[in-house]
Order: sequence, then structure tokens, then C-alpha cells
Amino acid sequence: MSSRDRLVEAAFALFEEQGYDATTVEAIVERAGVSRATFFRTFRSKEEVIFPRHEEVLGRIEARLATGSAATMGLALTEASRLVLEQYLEEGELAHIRYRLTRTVPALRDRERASMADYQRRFREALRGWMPPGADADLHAELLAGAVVTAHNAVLRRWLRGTSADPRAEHDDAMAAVLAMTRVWGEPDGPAAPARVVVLRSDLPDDVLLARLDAALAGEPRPPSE
Amino acid sequence: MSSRDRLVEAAFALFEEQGYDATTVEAIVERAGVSRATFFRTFRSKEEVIFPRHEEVLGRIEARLATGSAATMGLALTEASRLVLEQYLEEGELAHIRYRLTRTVPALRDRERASMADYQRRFREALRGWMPPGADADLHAELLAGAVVTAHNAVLRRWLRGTSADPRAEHDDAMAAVLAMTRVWGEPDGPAAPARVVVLRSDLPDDVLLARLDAALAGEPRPPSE
DNA sequence: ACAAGGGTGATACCGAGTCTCACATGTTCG
DNA sequence: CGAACATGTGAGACTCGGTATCACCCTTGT
Repeated sequence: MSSRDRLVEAAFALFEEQGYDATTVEAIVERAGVSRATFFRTFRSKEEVIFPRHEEVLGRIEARLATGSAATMGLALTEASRLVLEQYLEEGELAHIRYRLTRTVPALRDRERASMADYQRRFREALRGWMPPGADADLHAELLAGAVVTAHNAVLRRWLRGTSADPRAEHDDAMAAVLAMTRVWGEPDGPAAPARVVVLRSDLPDDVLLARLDAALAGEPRPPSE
Repeated sequence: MSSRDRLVEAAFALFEEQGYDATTVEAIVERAGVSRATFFRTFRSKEEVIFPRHEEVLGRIEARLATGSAATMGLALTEASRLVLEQYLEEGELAHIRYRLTRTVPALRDRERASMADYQRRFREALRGWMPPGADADLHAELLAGAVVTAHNAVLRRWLRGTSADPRAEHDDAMAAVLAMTRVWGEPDGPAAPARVVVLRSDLPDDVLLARLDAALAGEPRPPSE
């Protein structure tokens, strides 16, 4: 067992027993049977021991996003986000202890927010390469990245609270809901200006005209003779 | 001049001169001509001196949101968000120094994220009371709150970088774009059918007809931004 | 005049995080 | 085989952020 694992185990046990603030690094290293110096070589700070796999998950997200493209954006986002969820599910009890701690200790709450911001940054940067070019491309990339993380967290929190029976399914549903939001961006300019089809004059019968319009709006190729 | 103001002034000056980490609280209080104890009575931490008006703005946001309702949701969100923007615009040079610091000092970056999370929480809680009831009401409230903060930050950052000529106008535009996203929530599922205006036949001249249509469309309910 | 209370200074203390030096394990190569 | 080197570790001193306590104003009201 690596001294890293011993430290994580000792830290979580002590945090659970006496709380985060009441537990000194001194006490952790004593229980783990290593020196104080080793602690700070392994973790940059006392807070970091709470999120021992963060860097690793970050790497996995980057790898998954790197294989994506504009065409497969939705899938890439969903799967990359699910990687984070899977990490928590795998941690099991550890994740629950961390949840209790992050809810009660401000410093850890902040730290978790920073972790989420790290994820969000990866999503945002991948999205910037995928968004259709336009004046709002950057804003849309940020909004979408933020929405992905928010939706993921909502599902994760439900699982951590024990409210969720099938977090994976809920996660994918939530992602679908988020991706649906991007529909409004595809429409021509002005958020409040709905697409307009104005037929000023036509010799076609109404029903034929409407059928052709519907077909055109559905994305079908135009009838050859017009 | 209150010792609070003296401390803020001294702190920002020293941070600008020698950087954040290199500046000790000792140096700040020496320059401000007060004691170390006074510093920590005024600010809970060294980081907090960077965001001296945070609590105040938070209070203003709460007050503005408290006057909102489900019907005026868009306006309340937009104006509450604009309160934050106004605070930064008013700070002027101070805001720019802080921007340089938060970009380079990790601890301050985290701190700023925590501030934004505070704002977001206020938005989320207000929204929870306004969202139309439904299974996804909570998720929608979170997504919308997150989107508001994200959009605000995008505009703010443009101003801080000097890229923006009229940040207030950009802010309101961005908010309108965000609010437009909520449209997809109201629709029954399935691909979005954009609103259609079909004029099958008309005896009016084209230009008159178009003018009337534009007038009619301009009178449509828009996400409030004025 | 005196009591009460808010803002302040001085000092001691705790604990996180850094730094430096020493040592104990391996390895790799001559 | 032994020297050189890398890696992980322990020990202790040190800096600095943050807390707690006590004493000292200086106001304000009765």
C-alpha cells in the first residue's frame, strides 16, 4: 500500500471522526505512519487529499474530448461528463463522506467548485473548436460548458443524497435536455425573431403550397421545378 | 478616511507593485498605518480585501430579486445581474487591478469563483420560486442561474480586457440570448417548430405588407430587456 | 462625572505550507 | 563488485495567515 493510499485512508477516517478543521496534518501523518514532509510532497495542500483522483479524471476528460468533433459534439460531451459521474459512483462511500464534508466546510466547498471549474474549462475549450462560427460562438461555448457541468452536478447531487435510483440514466436525460437548449442558437438572428416564411403570391393551391413548405422546413430538398 | 479604505488602498497598491504572494499582511498594515489585528477584524482573510464590496452587492441582488415574480422573471434576472456589472464599472481601475490579479494568482481565482457561486445561488433560489412547476423545475432553475452568471461574466471579461465599447448594451443582449434558451423548455418535446407566418394571398403591395408584418412581429412579447 | 461600548493596539499562540539537509533504498553502468 | 545516481523519505527550522486575549483609548448617554 502506497503512502499516498495510507494518507487518503487516514485522512478520510479522521475527517469523519472529528471533522475537517479539528484534524491537523500532524494527526493524519501520525495515523498513516509517515512524516509530515511526505504528506505535502504527495498533496499540495490539506484540501487536496479530499479529491485524490481529480487530476486523473481531468486527464480522462481531455482524452475523451480530444476524440470528438463538431458532428459528434453531443456524444462527446455526454460521455466526458459521464466519466466524472462514474468516478464518483466508483468511489462509493468515499464520495459520500466527501459530500458531507463539502456541505459543511467552506474551504472544501470552494475547493470542489474549483474542481468543477477545471472540468468546465476543458469542456469550454473543446467546444470553442466545435461551435459553428459566429459572433456568439465564444459565449455559446461558455454557456454550453457551464450547462453541462451544472446538469451533471444536479444528477450527482441527487445520487449523493440517495434520491436517485438510476443516476446514469438521469445523467443522460439531463444531458439531452441541455443539448436541446442549443437548438435556439441555430435559428436566424435575434432571439425573439422567429423564422418567417412569407409567401407573397403563389398560383399553387393552398394545400399543395403548405405541403411544400412543411417539406422545406423539415429539411427535405426542394422539388426540382419551381 | 476609514481604516477600511486605507487598508484597501494600501493592499491594492502593494499587490500591484510586488504581487499578491509577495505582499504580507504585515506590509499592508504598515503602509495603511494600522495594526494587524485591525486588518483581520475588517476582513476575514487576506483574499477578502480583494473583493471589498462583495457582501454589499450580494445584498443588492437579493433585494432586487425579492421584488420579482414569475411574470417579470426576465427583467428581474437582467437587472440583478446588471447590478454586478455596474459595481465593476464603478470600481474602474480597482476592477482592472483585480482582474490582473485573479488571472495570475490561483488563490484569488478560486476566491472569485466562490463569489460568482454566491451570486448564482441567489439567482437559483429566486428562480426556484418562479419556474413553472414540473419535474425539471429544479434543474431548469439551476441551468438558468448558471447561464445568467456565465453570460454576465463573458461580458464583464470583455470589458476588463478592453474589448467592449458598451458593456451595458452587451450585457442586456447576452441576457436576452440566455432567456431565449428557456423557450425550449416550454415546448412539448420533439424538434422545435419555428413560428411561421404564412401569407397565402394578399392584395396589399409587397412593401406595405412587409411593413405591417414587421410591426406585428415587433409588438410580440419579447424577453424583457428594457 | 461615570459607565458602557465600539474601534484599536500588542502580544502570544496555532497550524498550514516551504525549504534544506540527511539518509535509506534501489537502479545502472564501468 | 562497487561507485554514481535517482527516488522516496524523515527531521527540523522557518514564514506567514489567522485566532484569541487583554488592555487602552474615545466617544456617547444618563
